[in-house]
Amino acid sequence: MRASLLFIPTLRDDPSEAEATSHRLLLRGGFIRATGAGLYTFLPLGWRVHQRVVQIIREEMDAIGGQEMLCPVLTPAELWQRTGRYEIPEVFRLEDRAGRPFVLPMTHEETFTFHARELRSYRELPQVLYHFSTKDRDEPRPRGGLLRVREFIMKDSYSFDRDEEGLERSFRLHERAYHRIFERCGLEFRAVQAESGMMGGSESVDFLAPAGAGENTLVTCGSCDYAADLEVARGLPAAPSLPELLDSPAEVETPGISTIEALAGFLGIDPAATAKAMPMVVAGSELVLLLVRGDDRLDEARAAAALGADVRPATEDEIRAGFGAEPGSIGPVGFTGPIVADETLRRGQYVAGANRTGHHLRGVEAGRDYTPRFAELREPRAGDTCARCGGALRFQVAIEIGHIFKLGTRYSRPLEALYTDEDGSERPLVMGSYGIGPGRIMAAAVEQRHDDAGIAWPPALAPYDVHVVAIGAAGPEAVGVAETVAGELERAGLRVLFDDRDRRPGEKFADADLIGCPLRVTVGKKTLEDGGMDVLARGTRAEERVPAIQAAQLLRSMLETLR
RNA sequence: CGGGACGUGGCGCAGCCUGGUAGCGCACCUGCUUUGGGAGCAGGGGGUCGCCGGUUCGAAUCCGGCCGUCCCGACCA
Repeated sequence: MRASLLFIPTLRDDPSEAEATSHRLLLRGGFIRATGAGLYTFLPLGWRVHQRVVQIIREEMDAIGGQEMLCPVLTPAELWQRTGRYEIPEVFRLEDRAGRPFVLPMTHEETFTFHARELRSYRELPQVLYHFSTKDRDEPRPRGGLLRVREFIMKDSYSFDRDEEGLERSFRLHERAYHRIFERCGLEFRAVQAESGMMGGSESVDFLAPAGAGENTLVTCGSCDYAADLEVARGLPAAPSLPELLDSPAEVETPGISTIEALAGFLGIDPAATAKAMPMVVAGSELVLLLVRGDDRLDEARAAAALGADVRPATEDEIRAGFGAEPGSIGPVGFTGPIVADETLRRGQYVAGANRTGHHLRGVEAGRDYTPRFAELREPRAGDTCARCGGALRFQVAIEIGHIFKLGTRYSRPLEALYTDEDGSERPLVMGSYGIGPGRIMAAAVEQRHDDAGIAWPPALAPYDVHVVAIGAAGPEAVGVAETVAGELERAGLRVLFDDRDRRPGEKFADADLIGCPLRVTVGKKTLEDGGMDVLARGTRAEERVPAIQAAQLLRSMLETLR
């Protein structure tokens, strides 16, 4: 395709709104443009990449027996009211002119389950149905370009089985298909156990791609194959250096000291030898004391899980009323409400607030001086070791590029998607749901494959295989030769972007670097002399002079080796 | 939703504090010269200064409200 005829609006400067690398480069390369917060148009180049991702996904879905179809975006609210998802804050709701409520879905469980009601017999199972369709989410905060958006295209598939065993098979089929998809896309990624979030269901596997920007944290072990999302990761904290044991807590005066850092500094001890008191309010009224080690951070999600209810930090007034001391001096000893302590505090003695303003207690021991319930409350962090093998844990920012769920009968029951089993009994379909965002795959690819000059697309995703640059100054002959070369490559089945624009070489090279096609072919004065062309591999920046004869074959084999 | 920042030609920004009728670089158009890594010269076009209201003889500039965008957090397949 001739660049002179294409809409490829590259930018010389970084747009000020873009922070994340993928956001910056996709904007600059003319792949995407924003129309509003979290709303992106895919320009021709970006759409080509998106389509390539889509095609890879399609092939792998079809390979496991998936059947592509298409559901509407506009969805009667009734379906969502039946499953209870109508109340989720992120759901976009709207009405038609008659006031009938509709939903713009974030996923299509309800709609697919609605159709699955036509599956009446165990003989028709299992089934895997999928589509590529627009999802909308009223995100509280879109961010990072394609990383978190309010509208995007997702491949979501749904499996329908007789029972848990069938679901397990469908689930593993998807898991393997997802591995193949991400491998084909040239991404570095890990599959990890994860939270199920608003989807509900029992088991879920998250696919995380380490990147320079992202909203998840991938925790991996340097010694074994342990990998998890930070939200559910387990880490063993380094042991603190604890002071001598005391027979009973001893009060020390700590005037004006209200932070762990100050306390540790004042007493000359390891912050890890203190217990941090986090007063929280559960279910709107009950005051609960959560305790973590002084150097740890409370993970509110884990706290909520441990308490079985949402929590919020107590206000200063609530703290004074409940503990009889100022925040900063409170602790477990003498507190009459429920106490939940992190597992790290099970053994040993720690310094804790005395519930008397300006005082702390040394040698506070769980079980002896107060009676807590123990739970995992701390957030794993750098320095932790692997709970499985003791190896060092690594923490990487990552993008969630796919997520698969075992839903069970979460949707089939309320929507009455029932089938008749062999014994004549009616049972709800056992379901799984499986999502992939092609836009996030694009973002992850750019995050993982770029340099200062621009994108270096994995060959499987590049908008074109070869970017042919004609050096116009070399005269009409060079442009003619370049055109011939481009034509031959195209006839040989390669995707070719032919830069025939009347621009200076520097601009053309800069654009080629930005756009990031795997191979660049330059035809100019130098190459005219020996009838060859210069071929540059975008990823490695290695350039070589190649004879024009059989160029197509040569480039093709180069592409193969690049993958 | 809490905290912070920003909104001035297509892009990046200055001007605002200390009111006086809008400027720079890049991009764009025309011509000439140039051309293997974002050229030079000459000429030219393009801006309701986010919106509404207020103060003032006069507002991009001061005041109030609103809207939008980005970043951190909360939240989140």
